[in-house]
Amino acid sequence: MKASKYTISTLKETPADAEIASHRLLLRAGFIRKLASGIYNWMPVGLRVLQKVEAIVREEMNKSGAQELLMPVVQPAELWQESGRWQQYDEGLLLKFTDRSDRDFCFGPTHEEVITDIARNELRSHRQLPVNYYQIQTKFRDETRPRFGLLRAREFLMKDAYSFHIDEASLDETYQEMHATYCRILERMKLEYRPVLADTGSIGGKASIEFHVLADSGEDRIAFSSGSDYAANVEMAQARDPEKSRIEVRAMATVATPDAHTIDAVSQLLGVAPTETVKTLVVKGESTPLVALILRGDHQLNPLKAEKLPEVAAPLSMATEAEIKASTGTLPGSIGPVGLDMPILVDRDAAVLGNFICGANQDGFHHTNVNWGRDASLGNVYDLREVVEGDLSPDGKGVLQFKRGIEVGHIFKLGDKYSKPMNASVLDENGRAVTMIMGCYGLGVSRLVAAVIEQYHDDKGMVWPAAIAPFQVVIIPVNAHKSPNVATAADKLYEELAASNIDVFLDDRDGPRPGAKFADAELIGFPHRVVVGDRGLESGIVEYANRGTGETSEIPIAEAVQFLKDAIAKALN
RNA sequence: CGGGGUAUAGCGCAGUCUGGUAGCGCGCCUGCUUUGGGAGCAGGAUGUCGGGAGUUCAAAUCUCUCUACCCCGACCA
Repeated sequence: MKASKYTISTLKETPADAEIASHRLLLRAGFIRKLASGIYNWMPVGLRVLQKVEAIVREEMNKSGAQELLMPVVQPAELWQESGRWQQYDEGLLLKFTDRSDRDFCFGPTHEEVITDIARNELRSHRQLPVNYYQIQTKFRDETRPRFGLLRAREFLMKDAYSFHIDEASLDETYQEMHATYCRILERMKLEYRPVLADTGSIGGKASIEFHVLADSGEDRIAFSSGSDYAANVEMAQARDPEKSRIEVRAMATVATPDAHTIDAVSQLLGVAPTETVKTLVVKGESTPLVALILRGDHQLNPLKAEKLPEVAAPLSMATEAEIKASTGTLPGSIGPVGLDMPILVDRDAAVLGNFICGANQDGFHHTNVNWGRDASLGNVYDLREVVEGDLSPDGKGVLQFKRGIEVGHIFKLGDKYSKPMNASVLDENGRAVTMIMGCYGLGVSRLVAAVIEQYHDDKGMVWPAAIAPFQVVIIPVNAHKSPNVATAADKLYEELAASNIDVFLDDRDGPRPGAKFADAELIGFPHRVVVGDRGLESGIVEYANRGTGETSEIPIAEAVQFLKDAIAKALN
């Protein structure tokens, strides 16, 4: 490609609303342009990268045995009503509209409904299973707050795959295969990533693993063990089940704690560490009565964990002051498990405490030396709390540390969540209809482009890994006006590289001076740069520079093609 | 959806308080000079000052209203 016939629309100044590196650089380098909030145009250079990512994803998916198909962006409401998600997403990310006959439609935020419809129509026999269908398709999710450019866009490109199985064992196999496929894709893009245990969210289902690209700008926090491969989204992460220590049980007492309504205030007043206290949170589920959640004083409740308990129906909310007063006779800040008249759910770490301090269910008083069993019945013990850095890993190997990550992929075992309500079944070997079980596997293709930039950039611009660079080589002729040989030599090199099927870009623009071309080349992030100038040409050499390592060297022009072929091949490994 | 903010040339911004000829830098176009790290000089083009309504002799500026966009939070694959 020649710059004189190509739209290079780099910006010297950063658009005001770009906050993170990938967004800033994508705009500055002219890869994308915003059309509306969370909606972007892909400009020619940017599209090249997107398509390279797409190609890698497609290649690895095909290798895994998945079949590519393509489903529509626009989907009829009926399917969503069948699965129940038309109502569930009423105020959410589903963008709905009607056609000229007033029929309801939506833009697909995901395609479980459509693929299940395909499967129930096309798949008849267990002999056809397992199958794994995938597509690379535009999705639209009407995010409440799109931000960070491609990282959280409303319209984005996604690879989504859906597998159908006769039994759990078969699902396991494909699930593992997808796990391995995602690892290969991310490795080919040279990304530092981690598969982490995750919540299944609104897609629903059983097991799920998220693939996170590590980056400080990531919106998710992941916890991982310093001594094993345990890694989980912080919202899901567990610490090791604590062991009960043997202590000498002391006599319970009641102490006045006027005006001390927080753990900090109480522990300061009594001169103890927050770890020797417990806090009592009164919560209610959507349709369940009040329950008390007991945590160690220094721990925070993880509402996602609490919502999954049989005693609490999601969504969970804190009881109001009035409700607490009516039920316990006291106010938040003085509640405790001793003599409390409601179901008590105790976090594992609070359950192993002895001689602890808690509210006395009387305003301005706390109990000390409280012990489970003797003073308060223990109730059901669960893992209720948010993990913190330094917690023991659940496997006991190492401690938990946190990092930030960008979620680029997510694989789920869906079970029959969609196939059952939509009646997708096949005949088994006994001729009986059985509901198929499903897996689904998403990978954010456009988000990956941004994620790569988050990991591969410097103060001058993007630094593309070879596998997805928009072009491999940029040739910059310098002083072509002084010496016609420069243009000729640059052109010849360009033709030779192009003839060898190398993605080469010749910056033959008349206007910009060399400095501007160098700056553009670094901003766009071509892995290899060759400068052809009159000075070097006199002695038959050109200058090579590597964007990634910063190394430069002088090479005889006669050897340039071979040199570049070698350099590119080396970078692609 | 709650709170806050912004909207003036392609991009970054001033001008708004105190109403009176629409500006600056970068970019763009033409010409000359220049040419190894974002050139210099000269000339030039580009604006319904986000939309609508109102007040006024006069509105980018004051009032009302609508819209878009951004930030924090809630939510979210």
